Amino acid sequence: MPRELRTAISELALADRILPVAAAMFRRLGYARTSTRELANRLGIQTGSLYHYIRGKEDLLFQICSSALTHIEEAVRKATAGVPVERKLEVAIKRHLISALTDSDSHATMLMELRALSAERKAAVIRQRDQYEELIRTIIEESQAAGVVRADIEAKYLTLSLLNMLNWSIFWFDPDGPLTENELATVMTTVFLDGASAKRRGPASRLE
Amino acid sequence: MPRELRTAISELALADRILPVAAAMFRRLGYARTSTRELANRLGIQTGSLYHYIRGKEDLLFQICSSALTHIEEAVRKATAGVPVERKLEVAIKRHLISALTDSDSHATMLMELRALSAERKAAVIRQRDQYEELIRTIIEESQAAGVVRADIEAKYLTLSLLNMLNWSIFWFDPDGPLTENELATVMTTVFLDGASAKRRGPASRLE
DNA sequence: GTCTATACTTCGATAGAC
DNA sequence: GTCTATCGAAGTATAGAC
Repeated sequence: MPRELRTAISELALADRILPVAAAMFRRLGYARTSTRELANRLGIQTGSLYHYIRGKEDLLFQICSSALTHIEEAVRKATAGVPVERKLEVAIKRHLISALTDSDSHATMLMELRALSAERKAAVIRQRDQYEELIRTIIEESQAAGVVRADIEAKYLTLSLLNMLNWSIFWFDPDGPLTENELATVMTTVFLDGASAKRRGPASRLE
Repeated sequence: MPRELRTAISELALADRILPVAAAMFRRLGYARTSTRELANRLGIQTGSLYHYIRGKEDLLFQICSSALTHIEEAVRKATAGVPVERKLEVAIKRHLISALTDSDSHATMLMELRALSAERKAAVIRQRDQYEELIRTIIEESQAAGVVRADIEAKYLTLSLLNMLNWSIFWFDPDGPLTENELATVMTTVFLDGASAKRRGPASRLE
């Protein structure tokens, strides 16, 4: 989470601080090792008071996972609506990365702590995740049909390879580092679409 | 872990079953939620007996993380030694994927549960991980110097993008699914080197 | 080398006063 | 809406018999 957002949390009402603070702790320590005592402590209240806002610790995890997926799906869907097929995938990649890196505590938690949910809630989050994957896969299939993306690899594996590359970057991207989110998005768009090979490069590089 | 290996574990001596069984549980439940009681149960012994073999639960996590990295580094180093620079990166990608997918419980644990280690042991594993990353980055830098890999993106980011793509596949690759480890390695080599774009494809596709 | 028994800690959640 | 106090469950690890 960027610094401006981080400090802003301390000015929110208690009820609105719970989820982001929990997400930051889940990301850092993991769900299982994050105690409600320590969470309450960071919120400046006692453990008992926390249960005025939530029914159980698992509620927090579920809401974090679910809203992370809701937000990224909505962001990518809106950003790509009406975009011509030649540029749709690029736009989706950039929007995905921006969304995941901006809301990185929630996304990291969703990616790493999903298994801590109860069976039913885990299934619900996995359905959401599959639905988002389908959005990306559909964009790739449209791109293949339009001749923009290679068709000799199944859309399923192109989608998974792409999401691998994008999602894992949450765990090493440094918002205060040398690359902005936009620049990383450009790098990954270039790698995914044009490849790392030096051969057969066209004249219009994405990097210039 | 492939089925042949899975069944073979039950025929090992107790001392040799502890780490693989622990790795499978850590992967499935996470380190924090894996109890020594249940681990002992799966090994067919009592909790107390486990402490004849280990000094503490954390020992298991450390050994799993450390040996996963030792093995993959050795495998990639050996496989790429003496290979001409034009093919070195391809060989490294394939060997990395085969190693990670074969030893997937350990690798998944290393990737997801590292933060559960004590500060000193975590630092030691991170050093090992950085060293392995450096091996891959060096191969990419050599490839750039030889004109095989594009030089307009820093080797650092090419390395991270590649490792993102390769590592995360542990979490969805199905050894009993339609693709073999080798086929997935071919797909990812192609995506990473040639890109997903349909434009400017050369005549010698890796997929034929 | 494996067992039983248990000491000690920490946790999630609740009860009930204010 | 926040507090204090505490219950009951579960965990890691150890002690000591066999």
